[in-house]
Amino acid sequence: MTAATQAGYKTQARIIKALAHSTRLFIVGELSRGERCVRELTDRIDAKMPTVSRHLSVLRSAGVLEDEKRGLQVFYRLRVPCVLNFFKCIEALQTNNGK
Amino acid sequence: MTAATQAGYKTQARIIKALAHSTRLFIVGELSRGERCVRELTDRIDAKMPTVSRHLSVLRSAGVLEDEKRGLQVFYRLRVPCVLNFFKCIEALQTNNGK
DNA sequence: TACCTATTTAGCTAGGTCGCTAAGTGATGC
DNA sequence: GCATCACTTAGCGACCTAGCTAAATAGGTA
Repeated sequence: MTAATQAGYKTQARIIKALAHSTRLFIVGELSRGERCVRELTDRIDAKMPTVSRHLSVLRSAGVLEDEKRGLQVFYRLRVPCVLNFFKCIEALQTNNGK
Repeated sequence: MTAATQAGYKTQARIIKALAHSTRLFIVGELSRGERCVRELTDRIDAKMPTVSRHLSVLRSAGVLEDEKRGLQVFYRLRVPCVLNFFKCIEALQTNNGK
């Protein structure tokens, strides 16, 4: 494995890692139905707002989400809808798993 | 979020987490070209065999790989080729990222 | 100005992950 | 049996992550 190849895999891994958390998957699912502000997401998630805010910043810095401040609120939305296709394969894995 | 929904996301997260490492992405890429034994993979990766073996067991227990022992060697192969589609979207993310 | 609301950042602890070396397992050969 | 080869498991230290509370920031209102 060359250094350049390895660097490429590290960048990919960072993006995938951003998706590798149940709360962040929930957020992505929620935003697939339209933009939401932090408060709206927090209301639907069993965690405090600072925790949700941090999850959002992980997804944003990975390039999965983008944010827009309007007045007091910050709205988040999916930047790359294709991440959703992604889940179909994961579901296939789930159902095919013996255990 | 209901308890059942949350459990579903946790299962998904566990599978995605298995892919969220540069070495494991490399392994998946390598196995997309055919089965390999642990030694062959170790030769192509900058890590010791026990480390590679552990990465393989993470992918196997997530259902991404399956293994088969033949003589002294253990061969691994992709169990769900669709994980590869997955990477196209990740690449789109990479190239679209400002930084 | 002061105050309130929405969100982020800082600082902490608990728990998880990654790599290593050393030891264990299991099949093959002498 | 004993040695060897391919691999896995155990145990350790260094590092990272996820949640919390408390404090900081920034916009809106009076």
